[in-house]
Amino acid sequence: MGLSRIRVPIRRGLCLPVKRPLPCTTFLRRPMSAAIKQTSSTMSSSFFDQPRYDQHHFIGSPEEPMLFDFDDYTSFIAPGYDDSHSGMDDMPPSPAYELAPAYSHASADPFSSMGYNEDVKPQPHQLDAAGLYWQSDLSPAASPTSPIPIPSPPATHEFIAYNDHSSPLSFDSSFSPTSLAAALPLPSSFSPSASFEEQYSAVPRQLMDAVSPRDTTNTDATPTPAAQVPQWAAQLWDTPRHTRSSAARHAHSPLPARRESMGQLFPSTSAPNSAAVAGLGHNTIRAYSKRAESFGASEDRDATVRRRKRSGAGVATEEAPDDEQTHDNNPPLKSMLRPPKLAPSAWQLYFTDWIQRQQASSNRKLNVAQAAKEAGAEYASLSEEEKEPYKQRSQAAKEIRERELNAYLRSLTPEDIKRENAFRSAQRKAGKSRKSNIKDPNAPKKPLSAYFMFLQRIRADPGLVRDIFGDETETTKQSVLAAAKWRSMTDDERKPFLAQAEQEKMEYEAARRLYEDGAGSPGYGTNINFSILPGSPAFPAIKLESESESEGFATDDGRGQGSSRARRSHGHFRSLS
DNA sequence: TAAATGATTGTTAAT
DNA sequence: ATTAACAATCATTTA
Repeated sequence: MGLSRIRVPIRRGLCLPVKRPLPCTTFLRRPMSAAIKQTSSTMSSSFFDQPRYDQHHFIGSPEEPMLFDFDDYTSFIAPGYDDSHSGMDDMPPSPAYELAPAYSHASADPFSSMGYNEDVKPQPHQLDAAGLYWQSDLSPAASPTSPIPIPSPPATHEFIAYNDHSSPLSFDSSFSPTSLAAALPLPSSFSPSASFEEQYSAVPRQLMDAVSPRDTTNTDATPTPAAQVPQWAAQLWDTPRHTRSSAARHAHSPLPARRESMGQLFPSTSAPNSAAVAGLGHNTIRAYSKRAESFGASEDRDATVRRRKRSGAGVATEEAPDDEQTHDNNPPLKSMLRPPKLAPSAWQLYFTDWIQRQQASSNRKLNVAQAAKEAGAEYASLSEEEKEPYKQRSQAAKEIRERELNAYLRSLTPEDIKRENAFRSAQRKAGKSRKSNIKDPNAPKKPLSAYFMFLQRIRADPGLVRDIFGDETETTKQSVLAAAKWRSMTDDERKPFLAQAEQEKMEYEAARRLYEDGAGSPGYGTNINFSILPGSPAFPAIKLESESESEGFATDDGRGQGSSRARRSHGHFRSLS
């Protein structure tokens, strides 16, 4: 039984022309596409200075065509495994990259759990959250040459269309990002305005809990066993935030412990909460996948390469291990963040579907590019109605992913964020990345400056928009106009804005101090009030319809609580919770 | 640098 | 190769 795989040539040196001086990551000669899973910021011009057998999805040297195995070949490789024995290099580098039409264990799962019947499903323990094989230890069965055998489905196996929403949640935990979406049919009553829980009542409650720590307090009084908060989640979130936070603050090196937590929270980089999504009561805490581990190792080596390069000559100057991040002057050499992956788009779902259909029904051999081209044309010709199921599932996955991401971000400690931002700043400085710093979602938001309040004021009032912006619709040009107006204003006219800005600045400072003192104590997630815009001789305050007197400031205790109130956005209110 | 805005544009993930 | 999501960009002032 052969592995079914695709050979994907990884092109190097590809760079699209850019008008603006954006950093073209490909200038750095880094292979693009799926070969790279980590942030572009870790790249360096020394990338090809030495063979890299460690890079995720990198099999063989950069000079060889890459094998992109649907089964994620690298997941078989234990750290340090000598790839030359894998048998993969027996394959001559051939331009005839092919999609093996035959079913094999490898072709079964990567295309989500939707396309094969229960009989051939890999066992949960053999799959990581992305539906990739891994084992907790390096048994012979985990060798690249002897993948875990999974019986092939009969040739007559009937393809189950994606829009077949039959009992998707009955699948096991073999979830890939794609199957995550596949597992989430939309109730017929789907409506964008419905609440998440209304829409996804079929989604196991534990998912909701898992991604929403504070919701644990609201869990049903009599949850079904399957709906109970996973133990790990309870452990994680029942602990008062400030405890973890301060622990992290005082820990010599908070990250390893932190990462362990995240390993539980998001067992794999690919499909966090997969067990929750699957609706299975996986109470056991699973360490994060081999994949993630080897990934981390590769990053370390990456960093080593960079460091050597930077330290000048080719002499291998021995230095302390990377993870020794004790010197605060040295920003982290790599990002420690493992946010949940993107949800599959409608197109991706379709493509996955399409590939599987091909495999099931014909012996045609296609490379990925051809397949994408063909499927792309078909997808384009689909009617809106035909696309709808895909779109809905993508949307469902997106919403879940968004919650995962929020939960993930909220779970980061200020130290984590500081560290990441130090890394990003360093990357920016080195011209390797333009990623802006991430902001602590738990921290109070910076208040608007007086001028920005003025901008808000204009935008909220159609009359002012007309007066000041005229017919200009481009925000950037509006900025210019507004700035001109601002400069032309008298102190008196500005005064209300300045006053309001001053006030909010004070509130912000208080909130910030509070946060920095003990982020996490009850009262976490402080919001400050932005909603009352000052009156001005030229710009009298406008009363906002949804703003009632009773909703006034509740910041009398100085804790900044109670002002989690409506805030203007796009001319209406967006509530912050 | 981030705070708001939203059209535009470049980049990346996913298969 | 294709698609769409994502992220940066722009303009502005203030801290």
